[in-house]
Amino acid sequence: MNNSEILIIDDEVQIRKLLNITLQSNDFKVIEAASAGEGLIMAANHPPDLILLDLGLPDESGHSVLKKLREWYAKPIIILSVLSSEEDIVKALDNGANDYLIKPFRTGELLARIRSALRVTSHEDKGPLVDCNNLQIDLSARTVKKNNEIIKLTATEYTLLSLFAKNEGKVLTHHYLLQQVWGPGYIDQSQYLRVFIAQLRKKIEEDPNQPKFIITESGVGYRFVIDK
Amino acid sequence: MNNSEILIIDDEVQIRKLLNITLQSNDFKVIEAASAGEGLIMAANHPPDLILLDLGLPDESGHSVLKKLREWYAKPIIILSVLSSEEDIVKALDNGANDYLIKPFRTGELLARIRSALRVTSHEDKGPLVDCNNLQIDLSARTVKKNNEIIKLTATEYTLLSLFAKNEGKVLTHHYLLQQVWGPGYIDQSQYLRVFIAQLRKKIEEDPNQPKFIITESGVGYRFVIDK
DNA sequence: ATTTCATTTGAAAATATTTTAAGTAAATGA
DNA sequence: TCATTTACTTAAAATATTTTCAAATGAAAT
Repeated sequence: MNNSEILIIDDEVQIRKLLNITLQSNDFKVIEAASAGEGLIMAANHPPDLILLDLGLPDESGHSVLKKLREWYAKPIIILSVLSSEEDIVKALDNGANDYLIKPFRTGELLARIRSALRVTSHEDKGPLVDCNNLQIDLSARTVKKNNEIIKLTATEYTLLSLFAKNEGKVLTHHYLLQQVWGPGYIDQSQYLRVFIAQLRKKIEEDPNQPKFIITESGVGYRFVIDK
Repeated sequence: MNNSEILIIDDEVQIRKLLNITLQSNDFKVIEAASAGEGLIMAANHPPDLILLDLGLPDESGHSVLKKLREWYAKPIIILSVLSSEEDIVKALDNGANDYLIKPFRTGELLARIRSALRVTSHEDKGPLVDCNNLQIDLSARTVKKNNEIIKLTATEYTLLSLFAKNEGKVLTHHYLLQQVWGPGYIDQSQYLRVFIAQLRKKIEEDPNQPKFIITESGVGYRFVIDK
């Protein structure tokens, strides 16, 4: 099973069709955007697990789209482009692209490069078994245990908690959390955050009224601590 | 500055020479191996930050070397090969290669792909900029500790203290502090400053009546000192 | 079509922070 | 030294933020 979601940003219908069929038949979920503007909005409202970006878009340069995405988007971006000059390749890679394929590309190779990119970035999550204190978060198994009982967390709750676990001790601002969990289109929806923090505390804290793990930093954000 | 160490595993002397010069002039440290056996040993004895691996080695198939490396080596491996078949590329990527360049390659592109691979795998933990004297201010985590206990500071208190920390030893005028913390509309509200300085002292000073960290410069402003 | 579960939205109650004000202490300059 | 200015402390009033609860919406699964 795969389930990773891939956003295609490309103005050519035929390419999108081809990619869509190829990817779907390999168990990826696919969403499509036909322009830079559309792509940026879709990425912001529903961040995918990987982005395939064409450099030759009608409304805005692909390099510029790449830069805008990289201001907040940390997952893989693979460039697909007819441009084959070394200059374009180097520029794209240095602007944060993870890979660069020249059109026309071989679909088998594209799939392998997608698998590789997803493997590498998820590999980073695999801090084996990260936290302890009658609370165990296993980022590689995607499980959370309290007193050795597995706790059921929804997708959003887990994303939020894993962000905290990866940044133990640091204050994470509302802005940052909303951007990473919901996407940059939601940076002023602090209410979402409050509701989900409350749910998380209900599930992982001994006494949700006296939280020991998720500490409120009023006016700023939240901080995750594990006292050792 | 760079300092990353790269291991080249390739049997062709000319390629190794070329790579060596290119990489060294880009501030990489380079080590070379001319065969699979040699490469595996060197990698094991002194694990580099990245490996450039040729698939066409005399003593052992590159694919096999790749598999052996991946049993324990987690950092980037980039394949350099004359083999351009999709089969080889897919196989290498699925065996754990991070990237695959077909020889002859463009050096600029190789360098960019090396930078990209290193960027992705290195999760840069910012060195926490700290001040010491049983008082620790971690600007990247946004936390302040006194005697190793985290002190709760409000947003305004923290902004003020971090301003002091960033300007240790300098006298900061009322005017400047008010402008930086509250904004230019508040430059004559020195009362705010007095209240918040008092609160800060209560929280961080051993004896708030004999402040050691935040020193009053009467008529001018305040100065933050840490005696080492 | 129905049920279930997660997410979103809204609004009152509880907390925390900032501002204001008033009394006291300390520093400065003639 | 005294008069004056500047600084400190404290606590209440005013604001702002966070928590909590619950209902509405939406999406997926049967």
